[in-house]
Amino acid sequence: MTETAVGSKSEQAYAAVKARIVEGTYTPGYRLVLAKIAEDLGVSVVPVREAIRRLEAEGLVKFERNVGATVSGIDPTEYLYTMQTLSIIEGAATALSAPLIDSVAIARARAVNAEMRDCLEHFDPVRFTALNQDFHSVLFEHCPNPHMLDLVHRGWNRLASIRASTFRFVPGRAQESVKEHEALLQLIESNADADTIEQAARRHRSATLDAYLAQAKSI
Amino acid sequence: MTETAVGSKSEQAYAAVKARIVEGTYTPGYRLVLAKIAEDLGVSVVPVREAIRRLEAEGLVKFERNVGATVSGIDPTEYLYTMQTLSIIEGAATALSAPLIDSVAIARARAVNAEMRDCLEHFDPVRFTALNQDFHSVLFEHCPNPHMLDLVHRGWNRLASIRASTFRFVPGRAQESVKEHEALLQLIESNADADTIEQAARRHRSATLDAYLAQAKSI
DNA sequence: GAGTACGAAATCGTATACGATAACTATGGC
DNA sequence: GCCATAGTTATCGTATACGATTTCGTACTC
Repeated sequence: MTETAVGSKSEQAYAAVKARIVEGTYTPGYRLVLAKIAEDLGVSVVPVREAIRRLEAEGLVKFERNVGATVSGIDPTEYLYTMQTLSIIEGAATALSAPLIDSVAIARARAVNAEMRDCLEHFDPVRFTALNQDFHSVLFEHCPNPHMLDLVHRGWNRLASIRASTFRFVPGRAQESVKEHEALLQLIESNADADTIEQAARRHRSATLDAYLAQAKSI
Repeated sequence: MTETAVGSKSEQAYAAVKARIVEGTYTPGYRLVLAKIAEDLGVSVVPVREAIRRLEAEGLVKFERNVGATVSGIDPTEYLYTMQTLSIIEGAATALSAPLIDSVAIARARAVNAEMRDCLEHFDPVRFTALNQDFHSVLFEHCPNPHMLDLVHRGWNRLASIRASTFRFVPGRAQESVKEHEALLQLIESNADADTIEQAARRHRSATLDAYLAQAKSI
């Protein structure tokens, strides 16, 4: 979405494989055979190889010498690491964005959050997840530090491949989440100081992580 | 240093080019011609190309289609972005590490800091910088989250290429820095809570950034 | 029947080759 | 003397080819 899909074949391969991972066509553990992907995309193996390496650098695939590439795993430990890191960076990005968020964006976020509430009533976890991403995007999209923003996006991409294959509602957590969203919006509207916003955003994510881990442990 | 130097030629090229950038042989803006590097290393262009792309993903080089690769720039804006992000991640990593740092490591860090003080007296900025990295490594090396640790290392690498070509003491800042190091160690020794340590570590970095920017503006 | 060793197939890793694109240079017109 | 344009060179981008490594299956031995 944010990437230039066309251009070099390498870019093309990168975008195509990434999309398949993020949307869940290639599930974790899936074996990425260079020659096969190359044939599918109608290109040779060299650009595919390059694309795979880029995805490796982003943590979406694991590449083993003389063995091949597989879509990165989803074990709870990995999820913990990613979420913990993301909570910290996203918290900071949100705090940096906050002063730059105008009332139009706030209204948009509030509308998204209302839709999320609907999803809870109609039990639509897939849409809920998509909206959740939209909501948070509004919060951090004005972050003036592009590096930080890039890291946030990478984190979301990693989580996307996880969610696409394992998502389910953690009991009660989604309801909490929607409430916390509203609280966050009010903090931003009232021009709360950066530390307060950062802590709130971070705790919001950490709570989701804790809920997931508690459930993962109980299975 | 932390990378497997040998193995595939791609790895080899990656390590070689990275080393040259970090140590300052290839200064920012330096034009990386694939064929030339390939010849220097005695390999073909394909693995070199792959290495360059990996370095691009880490932000050490910039790659323009049909134009070529150059070592990433060092303008104050870029420095700001990197340092700001690093201060946040490193602060968190240090806080997570703190409970795991034993007295031996503390003593080691204190010795390093003493040496840094010496460097100030004998005016040895190069060594000072190297020791500074050592000091901080002790603080965050026990971070239990490998993703976070990886991001910290990447940040340091980016800064290394900057420092190697532009380093000079910011008046008074280095002295401040050494004092803050000692304060950090005392916080860790006294088992201060995670938030306190995180804030202190972050402010320590931010102060360095501010000092640099103030100087950069005045030139 | 289980384990080991050998061989075949699959896949990766890299070199070479050639087409495509952009930067540079020189030449001609004004 | 300066600008525009065509031709040249340098460099990148990708396809193809082949050697290297691993993995899997099969046969042989104990």
